[in-house]
Amino acid sequence: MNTLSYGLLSMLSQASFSGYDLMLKTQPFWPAKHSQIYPLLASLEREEYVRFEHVAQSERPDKKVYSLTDKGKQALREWLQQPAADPVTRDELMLKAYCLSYTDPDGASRLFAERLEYYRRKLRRHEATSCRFREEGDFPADGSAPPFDSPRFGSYVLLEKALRTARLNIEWTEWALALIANSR
Amino acid sequence: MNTLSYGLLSMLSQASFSGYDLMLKTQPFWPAKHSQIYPLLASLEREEYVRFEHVAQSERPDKKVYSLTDKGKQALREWLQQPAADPVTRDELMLKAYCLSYTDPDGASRLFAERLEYYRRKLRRHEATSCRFREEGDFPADGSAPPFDSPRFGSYVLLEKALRTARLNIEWTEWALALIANSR
DNA sequence: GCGCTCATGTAAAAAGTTACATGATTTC
DNA sequence: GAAATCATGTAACTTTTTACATGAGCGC
Repeated sequence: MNTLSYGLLSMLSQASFSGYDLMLKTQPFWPAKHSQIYPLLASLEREEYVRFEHVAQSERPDKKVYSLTDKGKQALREWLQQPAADPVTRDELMLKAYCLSYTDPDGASRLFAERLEYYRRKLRRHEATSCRFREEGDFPADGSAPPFDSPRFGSYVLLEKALRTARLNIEWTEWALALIANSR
Repeated sequence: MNTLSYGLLSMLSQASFSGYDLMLKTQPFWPAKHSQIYPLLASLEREEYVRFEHVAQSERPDKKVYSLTDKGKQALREWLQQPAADPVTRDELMLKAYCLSYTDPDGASRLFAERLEYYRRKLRRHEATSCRFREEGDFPADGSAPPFDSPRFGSYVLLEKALRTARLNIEWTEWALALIANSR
């Protein structure tokens, strides 16, 4: 049982999902490719943390929809008692920043401008998710937080973090681009 | 040549460092253990991207101090022309948030309070680094940015990001703790 | 005395990515 | 006609972590 395995169980605590759904859902905080998730789900099923149902679809390939077993729910409760490991970030742009003086202001601007677009795309996606949650009744329509004991409380808190982080990253990148432009 | 290898070259563009120094320096944006860095440095040396000098120390073990070769500098310039890969963050606490309703407000508070301490320690460390840079003349004493063509420009921009991010994370965690406390 | 920092390395295991494999439907 | 999305899986490879290995000096 590694962190990603627990992460899959954690997402299944909200609703049932296919492996493909889980692959999409893990991206923001624990990115994983489908080739890592499918074997993990198979082993979680063998160990009886999850079970699945075959769901036949017309116009789409059939899928396996996974849900938590009682053993899976118990494993989640025990995992929550343990302190969370420190977060890890790996960012190539930050490594490039250490040798930024090896390029010129134009080259540096290009790097940061690409990153700015990435952060803006992220913000737009998070804002769309936020709207969708409110429209679908997962979050209260007035913008307030769902109650703590609702299964959506965690999503609300996470989405708020994602929104704040995306906005900060946009501001920081714009600030850095202005500094670079001033030197031209 | 993988990303970490370029990252090591990038850090060596600022000054000469031992493998141990580089291991410490990579932590904020590309964490790596010494067991990953030492073999990488050996192969960078074999391929003539870096060279090293044995430095004997009294009261400390001897060390190998690495510096860039011309080939290493050229590799950095070419790497800077390529766009930077998207950043990756993996955070166990965010995975735990998805099943937060499997614990009680006390359990949730404990998780977030531990994380708050982590973010506060980070902020204190970044603030200390900022002071140190100003005292040692790497950054202007008045708090302004070093010029773009100075080798410290990148460090200044990175440190600013680290400071802003740490402050945002502290605010978000305090906000989440208040939400949890309200439900008690 | 015990654990921490500095300092370097190797070996084995785990985690994660890329490539191989298939196939229908939809959108440009 | 080409590319993207949905959908699942395996094999090979790379990257990263953990464990093994050594050793001096420092602070509590």
